[in-house]
Amino acid sequence: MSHWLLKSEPDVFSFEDLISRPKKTEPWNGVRNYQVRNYMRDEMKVGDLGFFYHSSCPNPGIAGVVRLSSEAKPDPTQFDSKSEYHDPGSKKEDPRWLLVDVTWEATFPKFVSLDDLRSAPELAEMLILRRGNRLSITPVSHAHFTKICAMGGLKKVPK
DNA sequence: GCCAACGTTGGC
DNA sequence: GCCAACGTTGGC
Repeated sequence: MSHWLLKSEPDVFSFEDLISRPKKTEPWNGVRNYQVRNYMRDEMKVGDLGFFYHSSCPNPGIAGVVRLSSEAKPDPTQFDSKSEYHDPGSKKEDPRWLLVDVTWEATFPKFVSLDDLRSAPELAEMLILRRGNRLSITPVSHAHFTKICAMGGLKKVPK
């Protein structure tokens, strides 16, 4: 099983928004980056775990854990001319952009802030902490996943 | 295929 | 609002 970190701007869609959704599940639409699209297509599997990261906000950091609940499938917003994610160059018979469904798994008793991540020496290699990293989904090692779950106050690491 | 211009991301 | 980083676009 692989582990992931998924960024979302809480003004647009927050961890609390996910919890309030039916079945605590949301289609992760709007990815318009080829590298992230390829992660979804080639590497992300049903049952994989991920962190829900709040970005571009006063207190960036990780709010909790999610689980991937679908395989990659076409993102319908690419065909919706009213959507900000509309891509007129994508064809129905050959969709350019994919999404996966994401389901709430666990809420961290203690929010793990970006400062917390930066201050943990064993997390120094995390992609999210590298300058200029702008991918909205990044892989997370099993060791980092376990460490961050502990920092978040989870008694049991989801698996 | 190169690369300058442009747009977006995201922390501060 | 600033700005560094970097992906994308488009002229050639």
